[in-house]
Amino acid sequence: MARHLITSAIPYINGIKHLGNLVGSQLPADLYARYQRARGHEVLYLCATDEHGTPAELAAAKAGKPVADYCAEMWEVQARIAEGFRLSFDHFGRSSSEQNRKLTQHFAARLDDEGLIRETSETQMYSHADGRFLPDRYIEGTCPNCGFEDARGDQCDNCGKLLDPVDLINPHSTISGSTDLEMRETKHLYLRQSAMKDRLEEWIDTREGWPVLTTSIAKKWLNDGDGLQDRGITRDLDWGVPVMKGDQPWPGMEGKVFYVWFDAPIEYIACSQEWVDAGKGDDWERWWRTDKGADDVRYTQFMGKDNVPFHTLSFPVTILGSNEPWKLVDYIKSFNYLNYDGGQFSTSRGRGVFMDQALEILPADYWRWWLLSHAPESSDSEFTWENFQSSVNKDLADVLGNFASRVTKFCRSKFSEAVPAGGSYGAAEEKLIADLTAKIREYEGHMEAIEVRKAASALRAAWVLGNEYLQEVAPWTTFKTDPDQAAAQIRLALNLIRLYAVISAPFIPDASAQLREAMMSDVTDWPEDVAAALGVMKEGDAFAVPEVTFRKITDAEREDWQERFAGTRT
RNA sequence: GGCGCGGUAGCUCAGUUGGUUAGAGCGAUCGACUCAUAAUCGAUAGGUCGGGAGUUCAAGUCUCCCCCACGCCA
Repeated sequence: MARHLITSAIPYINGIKHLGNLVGSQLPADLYARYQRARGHEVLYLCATDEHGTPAELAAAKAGKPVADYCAEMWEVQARIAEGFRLSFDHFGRSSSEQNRKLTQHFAARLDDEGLIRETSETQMYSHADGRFLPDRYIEGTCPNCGFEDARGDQCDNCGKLLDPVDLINPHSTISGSTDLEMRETKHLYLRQSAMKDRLEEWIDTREGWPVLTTSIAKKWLNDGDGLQDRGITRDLDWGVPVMKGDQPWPGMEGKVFYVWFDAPIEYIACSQEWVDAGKGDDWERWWRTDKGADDVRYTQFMGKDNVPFHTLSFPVTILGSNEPWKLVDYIKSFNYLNYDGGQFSTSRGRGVFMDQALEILPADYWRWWLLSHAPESSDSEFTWENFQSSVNKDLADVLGNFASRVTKFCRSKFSEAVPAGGSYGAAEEKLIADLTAKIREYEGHMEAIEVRKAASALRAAWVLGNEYLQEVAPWTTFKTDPDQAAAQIRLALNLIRLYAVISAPFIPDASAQLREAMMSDVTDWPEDVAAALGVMKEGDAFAVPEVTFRKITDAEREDWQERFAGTRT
């Protein structure tokens, strides 16, 4: 039995994510976790909310709530939606946890001891009215280059010129509107990533079978321009992990917090401690400490391409640089972007389907199937309502759902709601078993390799085999001359439904459970031996005709949704 | 402007280290079946593999140039 540690990129606390975010990390990670569990392996699948930083503070202020309250509420919201999509986290943690605070401070101390932290003094815009330093993009003023009045402190949106906040004419805070700003000196800590460049590069170079997307992004950051840059890991904010050196004060860093991108990945580890503290597990170190049993763990991370630099470079610097025996990631599965109907999903314009809205219009399985079978693995992919409608209707309703329906209804009408006895298996049945075995082995291969689209395609092909078989042996015809033979054929077909329920569960857990319950079977063992798996339901075993497993999406619905989620165009 | 990922049938995509008539699903057309969610099964049509040049006995697959889309950075 292998042990799989699986994490999906932790979503930012600010707001509800769209389907592109979902398919880029949590959903494929869930698929993989469910599959590995189904194969009998030990799995720890973790995810959490990423809660620190300015955007969270501003969102909380906008909602008129203390930031801690705001985060607690949004965590509830995200946790509920994740549940709605059947994301099977072993624990859904929070980067603002006590565990993460301590661990982040611990890593900072270790890195400092290893000489990987340097202190830098710099000047930054301070707003008296807001009582805080302002990140460049929260300062606006008139562009000195083109005269555009709403230029941001980092770049002018009109002429594209890169700016420094001090260059702006009449600068003001976008938070309060105040013009009472001044440049102040402030100190920050930098993580000396540059010192680890060679070590990182060697590590990346020796990874085998990683997605091209993952390695190419990592290599680009390693060698672009002047090479890997040091990264500031502190901020002048209130909301975050206070800068401490372990449990000791860090002179000169009073009132500062660690930058969100330093503490967020550490939450992967802290989350396992939360998991233990929540009473769900009893030993987190055997997953994370190679000196305490984590040597045989295979650790896989899932993320969208925008997160790749942090997972291939920054976090490994933290892990390797600590010089402690922490488990390093074994495989990084990255995804491209999912576009929406000819453009990008847009949170600000309300363009595209968001996770909560998706669940309001259709059950999770419909979305899971489409998203996973169209996962943006090799390049950006696109969601269109036409494609969604045809995939769902054809794959789920016609090929799988209707199969269960035609078999169970035929049996009920010609025999009874129990597995019929009589007849025997011949060449057609042997061929089906051979074909199905080959197809399931192919499916397993794709799942092991985390080739999501190919796995979906193999699974669908397995469903098709059932329809082909029925068409060939035609029990409705056989029944007229040889009812016993028809019984044998239907007995096999009923078993197929149960088998499909088991192998489809990673993709469509609810429908799989429904089908399996209709077959009145609680056997979920993976079909290592397909012939044996097709004999689980015995002669005389009762079953029920399932409710419509997947309904079809009508043209009217499609048009309605298309209109509804188009957003406000500019 | 630099870099990155792509550009393969109407649509969504596969195509291993270059090697016989370039594949799948959907859609289309025709046929079979009639148990079933007007479902299923089979067959057929459809591509000068973005464009051009080159290397090679042989290139979707390697090299160079160009065009297009997306993204990142400056």
